[in-house]
Parts: sequence; structure tokens; C-alpha cells
Amino acid sequence: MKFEEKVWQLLKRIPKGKVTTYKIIARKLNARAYRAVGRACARNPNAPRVPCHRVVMSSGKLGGYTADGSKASLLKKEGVIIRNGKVDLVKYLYDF
DNA sequence: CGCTTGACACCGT
DNA sequence: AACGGTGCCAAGC
Repeated sequence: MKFEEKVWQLLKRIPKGKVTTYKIIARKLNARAYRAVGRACARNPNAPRVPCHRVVMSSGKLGGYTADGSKASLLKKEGVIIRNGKVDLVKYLYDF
């Protein structure tokens, strides 16, 4: 299984109302390729099956895809409150 | 096989 | 606290 595939598997187990960071994901894969994780999502061939919008940066900021803005609303709908373009990692972080 | 890029992270100003 | 530079790993060309 390729690295990116594993990333998607992990993303799929993120429950609604929770978020995770690229760093955590990479760590769970026993790697330090946070950037590769981001790439995997960007390339994400299984768009609806992989909730990429639940992946944020370690700082709590949503990330590049946030430029769209519509994803933020989707997260809120799932129960994730976004404050100043950032999520409350203390409350919603899912560290597997 | 090597160089560039990317939805990032970390440390120094 | 905010901004910029540097380092990480995998994929694509």
C-alpha cells in the first residue's frame, strides 16, 4: 500500500465533529512527511470518501483549501466551531 | 536517477 | 504576536 493510501485510510476513520493535523497523521504512519500527507489530500482521488476538510494545521488553522471558505461551513455543520479561521484543537483534535 | 513542488511544521527574528 | 527562512518526505516530470 502506498503512503497516500494509508493517509486516506486514516482520514476515513476521523469521526464527525473531530479534526486532526497533518503532523499527527504522519506520526501515525511512522513517518515525518507532513507535507506528503497534504499532497495526498490534494490529490485525493476519493473526494467524498475522504473527509479532507477534517484535516487542519498543527496551529489550528484550517489550511490552504480553506481559501474556498465553504469547507469551514461544512465543519461547523458537523459541530466544529471555527474561531478566527482556526479550530479549537483542545476540543476537537482527534489524535487516533 | 535527480530536481522541483506541495492542502505543512518548527525555530529564529 | 506576526512574518520569514529552513527542513521534512513522497510523488511527478
